[in-house]
Amino acid sequence: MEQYEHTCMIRGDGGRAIRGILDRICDKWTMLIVATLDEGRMRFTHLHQHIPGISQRMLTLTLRNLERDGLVSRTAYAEVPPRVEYALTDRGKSLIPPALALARWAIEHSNDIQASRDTYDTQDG
Amino acid sequence: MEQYEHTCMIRGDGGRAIRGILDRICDKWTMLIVATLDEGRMRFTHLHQHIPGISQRMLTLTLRNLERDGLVSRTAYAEVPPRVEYALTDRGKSLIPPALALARWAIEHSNDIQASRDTYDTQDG
DNA sequence: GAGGCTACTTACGGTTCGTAACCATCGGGA
DNA sequence: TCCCGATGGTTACGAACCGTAAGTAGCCTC
Repeated sequence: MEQYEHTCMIRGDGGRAIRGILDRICDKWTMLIVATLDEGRMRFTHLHQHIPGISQRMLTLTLRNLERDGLVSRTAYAEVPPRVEYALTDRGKSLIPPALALARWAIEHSNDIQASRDTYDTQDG
Repeated sequence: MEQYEHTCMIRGDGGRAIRGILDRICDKWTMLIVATLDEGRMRFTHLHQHIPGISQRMLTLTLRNLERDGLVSRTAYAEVPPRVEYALTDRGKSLIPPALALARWAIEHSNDIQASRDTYDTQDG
């Protein structure tokens, strides 16, 4: 129970604060953007090309949220054509180890999970 | 780039497999359910009471997905009133360390992130 | 025989997401 | 002069997802 107090129910707000953070961190694209930016500062188009499946819209929205949370910095250069660079802040970099831990878990268990899904889906539906 | 290959772009499917796993793990409730079940096997109602804010509907749906992925086992007893117990499988337990790492990060940075959000929101909107 | 316990399921309205198209700016070429 | 392309978005719209609240099934108690 003690560990759990530190992960979910912390400090009597019913875990609302923590859930607010986890909801943002654990959405569809945040992890991938953070992991990609770990390589260094990057332009919008470069991010778009390197994160398979993301749309411009979701890239924009997720980057804005990351900027709002102080995890990513946005630098716009007054050039033509425009240039905007994104980079992890120190706080953003501190997210990398736990994010990678989770990603590694996903990779390690990806085959087994897929197999479980297939079994589950073919049983009856 | 090498680390990234192992987190996002792995094995030429454009990262689709990994994203499929991460999308499921990183949804709104999965982490909290897994963290809660770390305490031991639990009944539906107990889970419902201990995860602040979750609805019966989302608890049912998320548990079903966890079962499908082989992370949670479901045991129904033919009693009246009905009794259904959920527990982490070994695979589910293996998710605990990375999940806790992420939760700890969220807790450590929760205040700073909230402050950043407030600043961002009051700047102009 | 009305109501409660448990574990769901369903209906429905609102939010979020994905796709695709559009926009603004400026330089360069015809 | 006019159109094109590059870049970094924004907008429109239909589909998918989520939360709220109510309903369901079986048996027990009052």
